[in-house]
Amino acid sequence: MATLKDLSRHLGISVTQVSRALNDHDDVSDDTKKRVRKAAKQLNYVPNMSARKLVSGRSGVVALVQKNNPDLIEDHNFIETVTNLSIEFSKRGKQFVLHIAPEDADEISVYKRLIGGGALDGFVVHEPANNDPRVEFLTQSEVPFVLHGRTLGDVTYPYFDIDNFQVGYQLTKHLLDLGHRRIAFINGPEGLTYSTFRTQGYAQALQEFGVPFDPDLMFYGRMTEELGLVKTIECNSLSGNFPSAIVAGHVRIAKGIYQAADALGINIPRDLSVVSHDDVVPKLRASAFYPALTVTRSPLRNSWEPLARYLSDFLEGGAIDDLQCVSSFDLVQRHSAIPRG
Amino acid sequence: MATLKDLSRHLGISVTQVSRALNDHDDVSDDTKKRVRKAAKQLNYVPNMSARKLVSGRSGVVALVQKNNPDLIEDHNFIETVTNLSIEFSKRGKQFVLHIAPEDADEISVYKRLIGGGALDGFVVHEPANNDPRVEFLTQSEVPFVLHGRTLGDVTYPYFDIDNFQVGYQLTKHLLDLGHRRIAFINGPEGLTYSTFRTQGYAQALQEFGVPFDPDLMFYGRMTEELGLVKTIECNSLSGNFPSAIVAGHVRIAKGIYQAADALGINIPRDLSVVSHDDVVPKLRASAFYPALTVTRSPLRNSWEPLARYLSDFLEGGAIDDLQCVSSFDLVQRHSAIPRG
DNA sequence: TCGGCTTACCGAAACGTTTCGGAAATATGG
DNA sequence: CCATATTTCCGAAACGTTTCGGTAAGCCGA
Repeated sequence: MATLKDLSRHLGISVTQVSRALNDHDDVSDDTKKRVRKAAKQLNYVPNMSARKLVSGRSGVVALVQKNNPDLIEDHNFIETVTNLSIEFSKRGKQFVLHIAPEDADEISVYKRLIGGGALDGFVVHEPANNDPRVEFLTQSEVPFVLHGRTLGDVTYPYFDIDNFQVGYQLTKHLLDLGHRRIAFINGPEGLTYSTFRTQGYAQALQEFGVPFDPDLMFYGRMTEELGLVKTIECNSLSGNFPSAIVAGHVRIAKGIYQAADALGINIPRDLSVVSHDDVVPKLRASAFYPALTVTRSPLRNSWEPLARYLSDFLEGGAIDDLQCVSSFDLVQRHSAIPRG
Repeated sequence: MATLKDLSRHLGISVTQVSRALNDHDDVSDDTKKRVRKAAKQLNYVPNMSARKLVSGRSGVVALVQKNNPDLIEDHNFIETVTNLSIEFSKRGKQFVLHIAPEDADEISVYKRLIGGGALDGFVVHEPANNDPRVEFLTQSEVPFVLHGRTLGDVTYPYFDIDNFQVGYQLTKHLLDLGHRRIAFINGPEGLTYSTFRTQGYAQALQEFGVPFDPDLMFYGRMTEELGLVKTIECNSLSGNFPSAIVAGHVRIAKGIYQAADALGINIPRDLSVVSHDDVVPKLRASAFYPALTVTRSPLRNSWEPLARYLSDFLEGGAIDDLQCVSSFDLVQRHSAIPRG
């Protein structure tokens, strides 16, 4: 493994100049730069990351910490996130570490250990809660991170998010415009920011139409088919007052709703309109539902590149203002929601 | 961020002694060790990995390189491997990097780049081919790695594997003992070592019973339901000479066979006996098949700990002989294979 | 001719750790 | 009480890189 010293000896110039030449500093002549670069290639020189890190404070490795849970393996969203972040960071010459913490671990102390070693430059944090302790900790520790999503309150960090208030608002408003008044919402897990924002959008739309918010029609839970299935059935046993429309927080939930409707002999869209948010995950195409599902469409895949870029830029000293984005989405009308008959 | 120097100052002893105390060397008094450790905890000292690596040549990070492919996200075996290796390495104080290479990348050059930077101590390699170029490259580059599986020929590296020859042999022999003579084998991908070994076991069992090897009954492919389904149906169109039994390389393949049998009006086990190898993956329990599936049972999960341990030990200079294991398995007889009627 | 500016270079220090060789202090044996 | 082990400690060097401050040479205009 060739070092700077080897190059220096080989070329007959100082280590300093070799270093500066390779890093393209401006007080080394073009001629020297060329010679150095050629020799570097020739001697197969690769900079030693540890040495660089020791003096610069940067290691070039970023991490995502995830608590383990029994369903993690089947969580396609998570797997896609990891796979694609890995690719994006690779493109930027960074290492992406996936750190799975044991199920019973204290996440904060995991972060503490990781940053203590000085081996990590920053983190990607995802699925934030309204007041997320991780965000709080990393912020006050001044550890760089990028958030997939947002927290409530002041946002003083790089993030990439979609407008979840608008997701809730527009899906609900679409149903209201179609004449529906009794609208259930099967949301994501309670306490997560995106769920909260969506609920707020839902409530706002209802309010604009003078429809009272009915807690009996509001459901939270992990975004699975089961959730859609059981909550729809629960709706049905609601003293004969079945909603005429349901908003689903995820296509998978919508799928459960379809199953329940099938089982209960309820026809979509005749007896029940369904709309959903759509992350556009593989093997679960909203357009392939029968009837095809009306959705707010915002591909998860659009987030990988910005997340990697924001964190990378932030580590290079980029200004936070340039590293925040609330992405928009499309409302795609298909055949699962029709005017109330 | 406290350093050794801070501790040294705080305790009034030399940096050397602090270092040696923390690393439990034997020329520092027990009393001093205790004091140092206490102070380290108190000042929240965490060793700087880069500095350590710079002098020791070790970074404490290991990686698994995986080429991306469209099905990767749904490959539960892969996801489980990654998740659990991450946990196991964390337990050993190591970082586990998942490096997803673009689909069209040259894997060897990815390895080259990664080891060049000196940021990686070693690799976990999985799903080896008979003569795997990665294994060849890493071996001759003297880069430490552990293999999940084996290659053909001389094996001069740490590995954890199961006895795939015996898997093929025992499944086939079980069927032969039951009187079956026309036995198909729907194996894994051709060219992978485990597929090759299983084929050899299958062939050996047939030979011992004087049954000729029929290439028309041997199938290779990715271990999916689809494979089991289409190959079974292909069998059926085999000039009216349907096999009386099938060996499946994976429970998922067996599932496809069951589907095909269902579609073709073939009764398992009356008209067709089925046996399979079982990795014991979640949500795909062989005992929950109807009829319950007879399998060679060897939980994938038994491999995580040894893999992580072998690589860690190898990095510490452990002898290769102690870091190789061919694990055994159980033949679990259920109701999917019966004497030939 | 002189001061000042630019260009191209260099030595030395620093980052935090491990380790080598040696040294002081204490114990052991006669 | 001296010689010799043993225990416990320490200074200094090393790992490979970046960067700070300085310097020598060449050029310019005044």
